[in-house]
Amino acid sequence: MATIKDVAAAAGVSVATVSRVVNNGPKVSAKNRDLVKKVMLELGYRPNANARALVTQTNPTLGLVFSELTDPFFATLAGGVEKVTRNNNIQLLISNGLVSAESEKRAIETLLEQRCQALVVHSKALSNQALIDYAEAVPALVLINRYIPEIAHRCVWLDNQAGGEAAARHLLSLGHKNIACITSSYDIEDPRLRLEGVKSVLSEEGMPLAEHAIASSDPNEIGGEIAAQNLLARGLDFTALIVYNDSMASGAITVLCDNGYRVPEDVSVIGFDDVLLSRYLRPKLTTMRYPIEMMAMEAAEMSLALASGESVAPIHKYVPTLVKRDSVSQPKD
Amino acid sequence: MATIKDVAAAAGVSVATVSRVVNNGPKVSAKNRDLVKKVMLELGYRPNANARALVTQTNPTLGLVFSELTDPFFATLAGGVEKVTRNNNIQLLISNGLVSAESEKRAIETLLEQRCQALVVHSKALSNQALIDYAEAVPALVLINRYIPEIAHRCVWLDNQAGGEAAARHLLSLGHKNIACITSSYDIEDPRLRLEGVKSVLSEEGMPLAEHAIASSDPNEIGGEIAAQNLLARGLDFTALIVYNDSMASGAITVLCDNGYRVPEDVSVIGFDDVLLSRYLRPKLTTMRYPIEMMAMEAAEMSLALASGESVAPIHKYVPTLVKRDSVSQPKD
DNA sequence: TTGTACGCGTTATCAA
DNA sequence: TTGATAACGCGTACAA
Repeated sequence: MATIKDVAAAAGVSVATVSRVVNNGPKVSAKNRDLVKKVMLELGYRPNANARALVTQTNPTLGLVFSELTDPFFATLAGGVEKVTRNNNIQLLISNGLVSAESEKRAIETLLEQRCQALVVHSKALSNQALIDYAEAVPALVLINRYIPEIAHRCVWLDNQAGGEAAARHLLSLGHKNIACITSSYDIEDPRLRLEGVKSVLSEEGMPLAEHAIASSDPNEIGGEIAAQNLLARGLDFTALIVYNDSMASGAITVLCDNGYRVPEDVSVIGFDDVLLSRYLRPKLTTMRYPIEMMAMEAAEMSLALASGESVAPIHKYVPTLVKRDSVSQPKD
Repeated sequence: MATIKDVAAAAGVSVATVSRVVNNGPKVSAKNRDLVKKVMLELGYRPNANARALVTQTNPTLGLVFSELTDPFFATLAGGVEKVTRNNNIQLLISNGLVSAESEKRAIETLLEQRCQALVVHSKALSNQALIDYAEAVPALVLINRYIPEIAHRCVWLDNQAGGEAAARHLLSLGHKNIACITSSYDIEDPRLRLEGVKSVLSEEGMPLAEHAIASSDPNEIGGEIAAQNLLARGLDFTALIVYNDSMASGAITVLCDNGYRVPEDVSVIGFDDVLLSRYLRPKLTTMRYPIEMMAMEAAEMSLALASGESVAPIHKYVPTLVKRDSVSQPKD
């Protein structure tokens, strides 16, 4: 591949002149500018980003670490980040953290070796302390979908507990008195907090959530089916179901319908996340909206701001909002 | 950030020794190896990938150009590519082509500037000729989801026409005689070829598809709704519907149900692509499977092989297969 | 307005 | 087994 020297030689000028043309430098004659541009085209010259990054000591690249690419969130999150990088003429580099702490660590390390100027990390597996250490070592590192008090200003997160509370309040306001829950069996914070929110509201209202009204399984459609079957098998009598996420809600609805329950006439179902899926389900799913794209954009912008030495706001908390669709109604009686 | 020189100085050895330790070089005493490793850890040293790429003249990176990140395909395709890059210890760099030829071009150019050793391109907007030119200039460039005869060996593509044919044959074999079609209004090859496949089979069987039995709209759920409404408004009498993709099929099913038609009892519906969605719909969607993840993996592997000078097979064609679920049955009478 | 020359961090070659 | 040192491609003082 042609280098700047080749272009200079072919055009009969110095590399400095070519460099000035490439970077729209100020002082170069119109004649030489045209000549150099012509030669660049002929030779198919493309500046070497690596050499450039080396000499300028900065790489116009934002690295994104994502815990699992198969997550339906990923596309939406990546899309949000990409909007920001495109507007800023920044490259987007993506590393997959899979599920393990070890590979999340490797993903971050390789991005660091690239000398990305900005870094957005969606970590599920790494410990708080490990992330705190990274945040201290890397000024432009921003965490998304995770809250660590010690580095709160570097976190863009969702108030999961408030989401759980809002879901419970919505059902209570419609008159539901028998509420069951389906949660994720994964040992991470999100399901705990969402459930905690539900529990606290129900307790406040004098109808605490019984442990046997809670079923847990994997956070996907199959898991939702299994959990719903377990609830039904317990002979539970509920008019409303709060589910950890939309995928599980989809599975739960299938099982409910298969067992002769109509949604929402017999059982109201409320999901969480508002992924694309929720609009395709029948009935359309009422759910708590997780504004992931907006959050991703903020995270990317924050990271870029930090990279250029600006300071950022201390708090970047988002609150889930209720999206009313067709899977929730008043209880029959 | 600490450089190799810093490490060398702190350890009291030469940069060459440090370099050997970093790259697991053969000839370095155990004593020095341990010492250097210790110092690297203390200083938080990370090799600079840019400098390395510069001197080795190769960047262990695969670039992926995708036409639109919001496409439900993107996550699956990216996941496939990522599996391959991870197995090969290669970085994944992603650029968004949006929809325009201009920005697809820019996306490719920036990836080329990074000196990616491999390149997988999903282009919808660029002309055949532009892609042929790129393919000639860049030996490791592979096209996915597009077929250009002149560079067939660089293309990983789906036989859309065969898919249309298979869908039509399936319905015919069940006894359907009144078949309607919903297609995409986008001016690209895929919808044309899929429809062509359907038409050719129906013609062969002596029941050519009438133009007024075809409705077109945007290739998403709303477009599916609109197209289905138009078909119904024409007072058409059909027992089966072949739809361009699963999203449109979802919209079409909604409209059919809203108008009192049962799926599949009154109208059978067959989709295309087998995206995640199709398993969540009720009834579960019968569809033509587009093995995008497998194709993405092959494209990535091909690109890597080309990058290391290996030759690849001349043909990389995939054929859609029928996935029988619950949205298709025999006609009533 | 143009050109020369140095340095960015690393690998690799050659001597020691 | 080690260490000097010359590239790699580019940007940029500094000199002309």
